[in-house]
Amino acid sequence: MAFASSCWPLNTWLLSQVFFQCGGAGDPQAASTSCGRSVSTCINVPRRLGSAPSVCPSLVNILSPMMLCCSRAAPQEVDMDELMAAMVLSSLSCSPPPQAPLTDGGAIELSDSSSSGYWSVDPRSPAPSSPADEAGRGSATPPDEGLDMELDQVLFEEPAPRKRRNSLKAAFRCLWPACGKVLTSVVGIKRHIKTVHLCHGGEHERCSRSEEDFYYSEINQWEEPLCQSPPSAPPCGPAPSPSPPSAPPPSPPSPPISSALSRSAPSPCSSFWQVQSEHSYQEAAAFSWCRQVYWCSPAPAGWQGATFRVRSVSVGEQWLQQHSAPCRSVFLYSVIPSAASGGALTAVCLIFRRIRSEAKKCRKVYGIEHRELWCTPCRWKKACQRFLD
DNA sequence: TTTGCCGGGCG
DNA sequence: CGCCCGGCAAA
Repeated sequence: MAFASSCWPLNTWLLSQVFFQCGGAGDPQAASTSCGRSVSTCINVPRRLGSAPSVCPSLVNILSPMMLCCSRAAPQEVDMDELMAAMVLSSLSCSPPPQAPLTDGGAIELSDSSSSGYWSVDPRSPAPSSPADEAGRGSATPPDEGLDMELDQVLFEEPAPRKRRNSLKAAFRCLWPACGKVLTSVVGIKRHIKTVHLCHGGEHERCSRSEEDFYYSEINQWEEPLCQSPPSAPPCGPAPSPSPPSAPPPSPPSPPISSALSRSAPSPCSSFWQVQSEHSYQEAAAFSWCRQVYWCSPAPAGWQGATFRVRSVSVGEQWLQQHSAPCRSVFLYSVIPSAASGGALTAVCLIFRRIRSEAKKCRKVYGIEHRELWCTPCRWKKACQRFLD
């Protein structure tokens, strides 16, 4: 299980790397111009990632030919279908969203020190610090001396190699909801997370050694925030916390979100599940299943544009049938960096259709002649809310 | 063929 | 929004 849970963020990260290195889904020119990045033929894999046994072998198998493809073909020739398939297959083959607490064993090995190795987004992330801030923060900064920064911006962090360039000044941001504390040392951020969020008053039995690794993210203090929180977006739900609500995530409009999050979110921000309910009567059921791991960007005009593709994936549907509860109509977004959009996010959106329920519904129970006895959604030919399976 | 319900239209 | 229904897919 630890293996599976560790694969989840890594797979997403790997795929995002493939997308990015291949020029994303958009204009390959932009990959080297607007973003200032060159399209390389290799994938920067964090050292630990590259050598960790937690990298899903099947994913590597899938990605390898794709990488080769990227290296010899024009970016636009990359078969996005394969990417999509790989995305799904990777999650199927080795990394369902972990149900077990992330404190289990090897999962922690992913990001012990300086670099998390996968994407992380915090809607309340602070803006890049000003030069004055930089100056005021020395290398001798005590671990717990954090920076309180404005919390309404989102910083999108690129998965950087563990070895940072010298010009970068690394900092570490707490991804705990409504926290956003920024510390300049790994030890400090870990201690902050552990003491403030995880081991609240010692009541938390799961105060494991490395769980805090999932709650912080390395940042470059000069970098620009690349995505913004959506206008009405619930706050980033990075908390893959098996913990009781000692530090309850703030302000998601509906409490079930946070509880669901704390149960099963695979990683702070590696990928996320976003339920979109068309009707209000669906939302409760939707959230009962959905784990909204993070929100990164408003569904912008680009959602519908050419920078990503929307398709249904039957294999993913099968996975959902095996792993999910009643409400199974979801959008799975995976956010990747898009060179074509100047480094802004690109999203892969996988749409799964709600599978058929086993339970008898109003129509069957009451019969079509007693339609007035049906629940409202049944009458409207929507998903039955009375006889949930 | 029946059933469940998504997607979309209408007021 | 509330309501309805065409149409699709699974049973």
